[in-house]
Amino acid sequence: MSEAKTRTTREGDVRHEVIYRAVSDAIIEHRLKPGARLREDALAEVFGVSRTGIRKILQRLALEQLVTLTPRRGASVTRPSAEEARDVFAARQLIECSLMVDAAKRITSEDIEALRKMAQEERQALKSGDQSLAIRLSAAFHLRLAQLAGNATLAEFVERLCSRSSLILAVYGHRGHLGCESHDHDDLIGYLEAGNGERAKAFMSRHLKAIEASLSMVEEDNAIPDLQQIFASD
Amino acid sequence: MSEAKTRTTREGDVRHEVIYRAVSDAIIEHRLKPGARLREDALAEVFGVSRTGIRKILQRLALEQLVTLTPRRGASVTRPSAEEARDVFAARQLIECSLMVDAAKRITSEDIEALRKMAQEERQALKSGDQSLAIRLSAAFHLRLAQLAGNATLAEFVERLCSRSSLILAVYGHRGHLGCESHDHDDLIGYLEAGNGERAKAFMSRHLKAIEASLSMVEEDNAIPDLQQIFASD
DNA sequence: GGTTTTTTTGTTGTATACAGTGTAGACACT
DNA sequence: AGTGTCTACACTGTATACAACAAAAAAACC
Repeated sequence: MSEAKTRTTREGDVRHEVIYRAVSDAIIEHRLKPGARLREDALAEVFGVSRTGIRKILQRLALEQLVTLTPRRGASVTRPSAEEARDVFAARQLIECSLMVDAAKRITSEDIEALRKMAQEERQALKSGDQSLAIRLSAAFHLRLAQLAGNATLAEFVERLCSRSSLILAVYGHRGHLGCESHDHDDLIGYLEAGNGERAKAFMSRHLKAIEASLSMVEEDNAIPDLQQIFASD
Repeated sequence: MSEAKTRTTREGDVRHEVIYRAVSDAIIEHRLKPGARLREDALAEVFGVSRTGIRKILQRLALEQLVTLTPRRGASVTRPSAEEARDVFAARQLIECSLMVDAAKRITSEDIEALRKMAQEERQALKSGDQSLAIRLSAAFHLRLAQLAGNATLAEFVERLCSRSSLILAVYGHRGHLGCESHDHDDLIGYLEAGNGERAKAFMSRHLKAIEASLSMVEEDNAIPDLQQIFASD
């Protein structure tokens, strides 16, 4: 570590971003399962930084509701409740559908090309069985779509909602049945390309409803924490 | 302060919340003007805590976009651009109007009573010329309204939007012409009490449009570049 | 006199040390 | 055996010290 002191703080900034991404992706891809504890010491050692930096990242993730920060117990990956899942999808239904109208008006040919590429990558991931990657790519697709409408604030909301949706999918989704059907996104691109905003809006609505319907809202069968859930239900 | 060392960390938690509120309110009420620098040292001394706690609060405020955190320059109160203002009001138009329908279905008599009380307080503040307080109460009213719809996620979005709106109003609003007309909120309660969601929705739309229209979207006179322009007047 | 370089100061970024709290294991008692 | 209590450990919360960097001020140079 003797030469490590020459690292500038500017490098430290991007490193924080990298660590944030790493943790965030791990959660979204379900490599870190809901309920998993995230100890500051452990993370600090893994990434070779001090706890200070880790805390900052943990707090950011907590505000995005990807991790839960209980007062003196530390951080753990959030386990979204069924109610939260319902709220999130209701919010997506409202916001994303509405954005399709503006998106159809403003979309350019470059956008279409980029979207098609993303959809293809996603299909590829699905075909090769990489479910984690597919979930993340799907979220990225929806976000990109939302950004087309030109409202940065709403796009940010969609980003948050997509992250949480990924978590929800990882918890309540069936193994063999991923949220987004493989051809759905391509169809959506088609409607947007044709400038048919209303059609895209209706399709997005069905699309989101289909994802939500594919969830099995049964509480996880946690052999051990069964008791906890029963008595911690209020 | 000799026995201050007996303060538990649990007390520290609520203290942080208090400090957060204090800073947040100060920004929302325009006692801290956009562009004002927020030095960690100064805040730490004012509130009697270390910089560590201040940093946490500052980062939270930054994620809520009330303060801007430039890499090595520190924190300052965010100066919302005209574009951001447009985006925020478009988002409010979409979300808050839509929520009125659900709110009308779920509202109870206790809710109505609480809302009337809030509206009255707001009118009082307006009458007594306390513009800062009125802005904050107005935001609280809109938030309370959003919470009625029963979607915690969307309510949280509305909270964020209202905070930012307060900031926008503080920057672009005219002095004598506050955003919310005094009787608007009472009218809205009436529609909700009657269970007329569609009417409430339409009224909310007009209400928000009126607020936005009352803004003067002239770009602020940036003191520093002003000089350059003045002396480059050859 | 104006411009560039150097120094100084002020402020944030990071790490580490310490204090306080939650948790679990051991031991004693019923 | 089962339960209550005590003690040791693990972890987080907070403060402080130090290092890095940016801006402003001063000095030197043209």
